[in-house]
Amino acid sequence: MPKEAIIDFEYALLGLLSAAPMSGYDLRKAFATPLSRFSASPGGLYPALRRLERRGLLAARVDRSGELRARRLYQLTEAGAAALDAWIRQPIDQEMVARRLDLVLLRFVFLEGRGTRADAIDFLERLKGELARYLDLLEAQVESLKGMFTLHQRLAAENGVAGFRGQLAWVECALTELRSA
Amino acid sequence: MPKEAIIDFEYALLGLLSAAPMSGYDLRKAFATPLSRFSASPGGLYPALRRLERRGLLAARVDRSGELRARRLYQLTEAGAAALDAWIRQPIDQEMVARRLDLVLLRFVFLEGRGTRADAIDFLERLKGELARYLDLLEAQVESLKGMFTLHQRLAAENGVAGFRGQLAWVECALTELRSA
DNA sequence: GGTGGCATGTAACCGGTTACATGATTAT
DNA sequence: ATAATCATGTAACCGGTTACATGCCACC
Repeated sequence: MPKEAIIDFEYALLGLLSAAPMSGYDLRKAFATPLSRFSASPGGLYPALRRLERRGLLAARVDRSGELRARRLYQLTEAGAAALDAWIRQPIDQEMVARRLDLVLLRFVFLEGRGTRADAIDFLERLKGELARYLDLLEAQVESLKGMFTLHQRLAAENGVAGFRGQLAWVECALTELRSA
Repeated sequence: MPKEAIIDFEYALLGLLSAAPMSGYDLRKAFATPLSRFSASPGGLYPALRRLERRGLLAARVDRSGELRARRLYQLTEAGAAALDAWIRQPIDQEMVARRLDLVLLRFVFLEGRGTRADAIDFLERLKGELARYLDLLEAQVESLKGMFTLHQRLAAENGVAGFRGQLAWVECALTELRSA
């Protein structure tokens, strides 16, 4: 059997911990923003940290520096860093763009600090290409179905297409900003 | 205990069946578009249809009109139609706008044929209001955190905000179209 | 001596998907 | 016959959330 696969949530943990060692509680706070796609509740968090530790992707040490209750501070191992890098740099395919754009964004965030400016530009360049291709496909699809749509259905379809167009616009904007910086 | 809750997927089935009676197979085809948020696989579909039938929200009859294998044709009962209407017309709160916009869109689609033009306009009006309020909140949030953001984090946050701005723009566009039609 | 924030953990559930299995009918 | 399509169904899994439970420490 191949080694156990790493799930999205676990990659999010690896990514957050790549910036700085943190405790489970710190991670919970990190998830407690309205934009986070994961829950800040401990239900999935602590078991995931244990799993990652067991698999050698995280290392834990007990921190008693503060006067508070001792807490387990997690940090990436080399294997964890390698797994994170591989995840970040995996190709961006149509399925990603169509259904997992939020995760692509997350990978972009984590790429900062784990790659050069050129890497980031390249990442967005590839995202832009795949996004444009998918948008073409989507628009063709909508166009071909146009005759069968009711008014609301057409509006909803346009909503979907507009969303991806917005994403494409964002990528272009982000690219110029990255290039000028 | 209160009567069993209806889940999103089941509402989607009710909505699709509100347009015309269909078989499970027909519904699968309806889900087989790239924009659909639900899988076209039968795993969740057929059990859901049975559940809805058992609860009296759907009624099934066997159709042998074609020479093909007999199929179960489902249609809404009065209770099913009432449940669908209640779902469509439920208030649009912040949680809906922030995390469930796709379902709000679905409700908008199903509202066609189950409400007047004025109902649809009112629906979008309320969506627009809630969307604008959430957008304000989000922008304030991002503004207050701006100092702590790295470049990529800021870009990702702007991506999120831009997405909701795009939604707001779509609502306004759809409203003018609805009003002029 | 209670309240509230820090910190970790588990059991149960939930909505949904994958993969598999079956059988009928039509076309080749 | 055999492949493709129509049609229905189930078992197992999956990622994730909810709800609950516990204990430490500081502050008032």
